[in-house]
Amino acid sequence: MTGQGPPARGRWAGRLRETAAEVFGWEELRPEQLTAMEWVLQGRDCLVVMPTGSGKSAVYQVPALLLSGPVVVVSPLLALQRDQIAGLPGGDRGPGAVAVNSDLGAAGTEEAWAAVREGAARYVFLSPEQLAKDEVVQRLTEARPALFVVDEAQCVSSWGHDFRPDYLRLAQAADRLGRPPVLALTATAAPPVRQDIVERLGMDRPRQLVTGFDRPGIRLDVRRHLDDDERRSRVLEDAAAAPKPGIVYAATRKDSESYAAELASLGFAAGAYHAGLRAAERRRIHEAFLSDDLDVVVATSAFGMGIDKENVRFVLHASLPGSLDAYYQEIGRCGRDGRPALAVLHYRAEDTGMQAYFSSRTPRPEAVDAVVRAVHAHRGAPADIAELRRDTDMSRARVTTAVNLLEEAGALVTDASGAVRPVPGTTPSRAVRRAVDTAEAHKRMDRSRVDMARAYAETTGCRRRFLLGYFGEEYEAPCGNCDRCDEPESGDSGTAGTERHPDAGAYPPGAAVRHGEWGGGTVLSEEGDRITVLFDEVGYRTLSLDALAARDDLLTVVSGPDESGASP
DNA sequence: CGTTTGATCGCTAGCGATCAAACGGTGCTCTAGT
Repeated sequence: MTGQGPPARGRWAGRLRETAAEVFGWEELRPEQLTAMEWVLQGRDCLVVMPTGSGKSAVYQVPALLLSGPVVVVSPLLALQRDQIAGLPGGDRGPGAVAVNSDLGAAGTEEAWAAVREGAARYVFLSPEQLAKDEVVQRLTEARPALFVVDEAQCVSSWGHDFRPDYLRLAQAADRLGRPPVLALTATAAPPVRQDIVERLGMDRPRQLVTGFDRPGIRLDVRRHLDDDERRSRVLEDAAAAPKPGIVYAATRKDSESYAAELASLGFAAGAYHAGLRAAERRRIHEAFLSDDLDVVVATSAFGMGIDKENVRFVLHASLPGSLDAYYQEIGRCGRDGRPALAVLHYRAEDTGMQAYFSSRTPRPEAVDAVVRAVHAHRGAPADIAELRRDTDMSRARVTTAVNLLEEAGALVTDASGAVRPVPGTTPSRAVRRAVDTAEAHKRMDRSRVDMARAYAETTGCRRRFLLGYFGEEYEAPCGNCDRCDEPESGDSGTAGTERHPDAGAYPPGAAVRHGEWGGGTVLSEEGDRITVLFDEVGYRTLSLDALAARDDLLTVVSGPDESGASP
């Protein structure tokens, strides 16, 4: 799909296979694993999009043993870091690994760095927040890392803009480490997310390996409700009727508890899971689910990353998710054993309200103003985030968010020491305006993602075709495994999207287009009589081919799908 | 943006009606007080 051609088998293939067998006990490597590993050893930046359970981690684990320095692995959750280390072959012959994080005491930290310094630790696991610390960067630089891995790389795009701003400072961290090759790994990333990851990590002409997204065993259903009480009872009915075990995703902590309590009163082993629970309780639910002691976990979006469980039979959403990126990631947790599984989305039109509220809230202009003025007050001397924090008396996260926005808006640059200074010729007030515009653009993009989630819920065509189109995969509907495909001919045109509109093909997916009002964009998919376009400035929009035919100057094709943008 | 919560109102003097305000999700890390 990304035009790689037949995978070349270079001089590394033999050694990779040997290492995989001897150290990890893997007798075979899949062709795509081997291809990505070879790219890594060739020193190329790589983006690998592979489903969970397909051996994505092997792509760095095996090459690590053939490289000359330690491998830095950025991982979003401490629990995930522990799992990754536990999954490495142990014992004295196994490659060493350390996780550097706030769990370690002072002595533990020193011990970990000693292992890195002496070459005993081949893998160093870190959160992005650790890489924001000078001391950590210093110590890593001395160890001369040979590879910089970003695991769960979709977090760069989904969390970097607001929730965990240090994700947007990984490019600067990689620069300071001497720019080792960067390997970004993720299971779910639509094309614009991939592009965001590549840009945000400052990857250089990355090789991209994207395996297919389709999960034909997952049945896709959507149920719309007008009334909230009706929704609640239908969610419970569906959860009760579906084969177990399964996951119910709720929008709020409170809902996760109330649904869990109601399922429990119906006699099911059900537990609630959200970030407001104590760590011990979260661990208990997580472990009970993994060991099949729970029928249902009712959770907020806190539940799931790192859940590698084969026999989950259903994932039910009690309300509209914030994006199809999140939705596909969440439903991807069922049916991993390849047996039939069920993904049902229950929603009300009103659900978009809360998701819109969750869309990255723009920082207060006064906060951005305070940060940019503090930077200017250093009179050309670089200021680091800790100093700016003292200068402004704001939290680290807020300062970092403001710095990220100002940098994206072209008002600040980061130097080799990780500190920032103004771009010559910029003024604080103009910088604030541009940073605020940048934040508004992120918000528009996030809200258009909510619109896409709703468009999926309301599509009259094949659900699978819609979802895969969103992830950049053409699919010949009907799939025969979604509620739209089941629907008997409803009288409307284009049931399951099989009939062709006269203008079908005029705007092929991948084509660069320009809209009179919304500016430049890329065609993502064509479904029946409409197309979906991702505009650079305003986000996702769905346009009707009839409306476009009526005004043929409204949307023009600038270049075809293969003429631009493709990575070499 | 929609729903829930809390305060105040009014006459039914304990409870319903009304309106404004608050709330809603993801995690790491450091620090202060047991």
